[in-house]
Amino acid sequence: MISTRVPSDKSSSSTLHSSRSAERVLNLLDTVASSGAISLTAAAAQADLPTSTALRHLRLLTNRGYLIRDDQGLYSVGPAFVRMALASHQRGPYARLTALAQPGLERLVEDTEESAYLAVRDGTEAVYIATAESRRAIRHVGWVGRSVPLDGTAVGEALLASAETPGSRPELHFNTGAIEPDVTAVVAPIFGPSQVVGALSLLGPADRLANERLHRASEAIADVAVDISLALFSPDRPSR
Amino acid sequence: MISTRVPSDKSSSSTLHSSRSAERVLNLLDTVASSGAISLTAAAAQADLPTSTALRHLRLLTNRGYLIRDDQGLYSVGPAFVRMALASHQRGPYARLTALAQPGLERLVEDTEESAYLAVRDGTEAVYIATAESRRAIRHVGWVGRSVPLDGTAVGEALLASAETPGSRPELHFNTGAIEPDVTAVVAPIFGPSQVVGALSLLGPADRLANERLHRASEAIADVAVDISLALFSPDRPSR
DNA sequence: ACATCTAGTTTCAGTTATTGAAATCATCAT
DNA sequence: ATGATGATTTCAATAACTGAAACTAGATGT
Repeated sequence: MISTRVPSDKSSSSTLHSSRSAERVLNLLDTVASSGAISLTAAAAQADLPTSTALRHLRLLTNRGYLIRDDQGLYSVGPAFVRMALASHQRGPYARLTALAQPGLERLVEDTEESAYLAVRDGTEAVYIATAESRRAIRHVGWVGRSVPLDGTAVGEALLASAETPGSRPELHFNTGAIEPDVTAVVAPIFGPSQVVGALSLLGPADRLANERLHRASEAIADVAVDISLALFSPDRPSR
Repeated sequence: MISTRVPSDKSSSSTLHSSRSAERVLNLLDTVASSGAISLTAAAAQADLPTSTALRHLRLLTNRGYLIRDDQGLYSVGPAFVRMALASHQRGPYARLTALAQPGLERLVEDTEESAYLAVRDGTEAVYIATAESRRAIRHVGWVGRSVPLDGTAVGEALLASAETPGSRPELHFNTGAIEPDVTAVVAPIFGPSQVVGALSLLGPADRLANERLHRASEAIADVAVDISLALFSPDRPSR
């Protein structure tokens, strides 16, 4: 099950030694994966490493197939990383949460005609990991894989909320313009056994997500969040 | 563009130092990602590390959000890894190849009524990275993310083939029972600018993928491979 | 042709970071 | 209580790693 503790700081006494080399290679992997394609010098700068050190680590990543380097010298994700990435979408608690949430996301779109996202906590940020898109011509698109700060966002508030009894109605969080102007967010936390494990976020144009439609969307999103929360306790319970 | 060189061996003179620590943390990440959920002892055994060393690296991965550890002590992929994984599906040459190939995969299913896969080379293995599934009741399912040896498989042969002129008809590779009994594979290499960048694999029951249907499938898969190959050179060329 | 700049690559002396065997702790089963 | 197993901590020893500097390669400008 998903349990996100606040990451311990660098001086954690339970990790006496810093694993510096290991940390650096992960930084580089993350830098390349997040950037799409990047040069040695740029990757080294982003990871705050001397180029010779970065080159050594990038060499390892390339030799192992986690990255590839093209004729122009740019690094990108390689087949071994793609393989790992696929595995993470098929196995593990986030894959299960996503699979559980997907029908609910789609139901939200049916009920509200706005785009719905599943978000989880990643350190000091929220990251959107799944979506069902509205079918309207003007719709919210493209935030899967995107991270936003926990601070000052409705989705951040929801992810930082305390967990309630499974099945209980979640307290909703609202915001307009925190991330993009004129976008309204209606967010419901998803309760796990001991903490909030994710959040459902409904995103749409502020002029549409208001008044009666906002009220109806709030009802719908709370319902879906309760269903997912209950399904986390009884995987065989059918969705409502 | 995708360029998979044969990985250099451990004693590569251009990487004088082995980056042992970095390599080990990647091994552990891969082990956990591939297994779904795994204990410290099992992960250490699979990565061939003493438990104290493995624990230190797994601590780093957990602190950074790449892994999480549940109440039972099992490690699984964490939100930061999910975020990276999503990025790799949205950016980079493999994401582009997948996006280019997906309509073709679906067309293959329409034309042949069998399941179609896109495979790429990962070191000494082939990994299936995308699919379109047959809609028949008896169909091939579930190989996305799976790796098979290059040796002795039709998909391996195709991936090891020499690249021809883009637009030229690829030589097809056939096999039955190499990976699973009674499963026939028809595979076409996809040519990139200087080498094979992937392979289309049509998989179905051997008794169905035979004779006239096999012949028709062969025509279809070659057509799609040519289309993808050409599209890699002219991204704006419309699919046929 | 030559000079300059920038990205990339190699070298190796110095020492930091990393290691893992062993001790200890925690939990569970009998 | 005892024993087994997985997990965690400890710390002396040194292997592994580092990055500044030198070098290479390619592109650009004069």
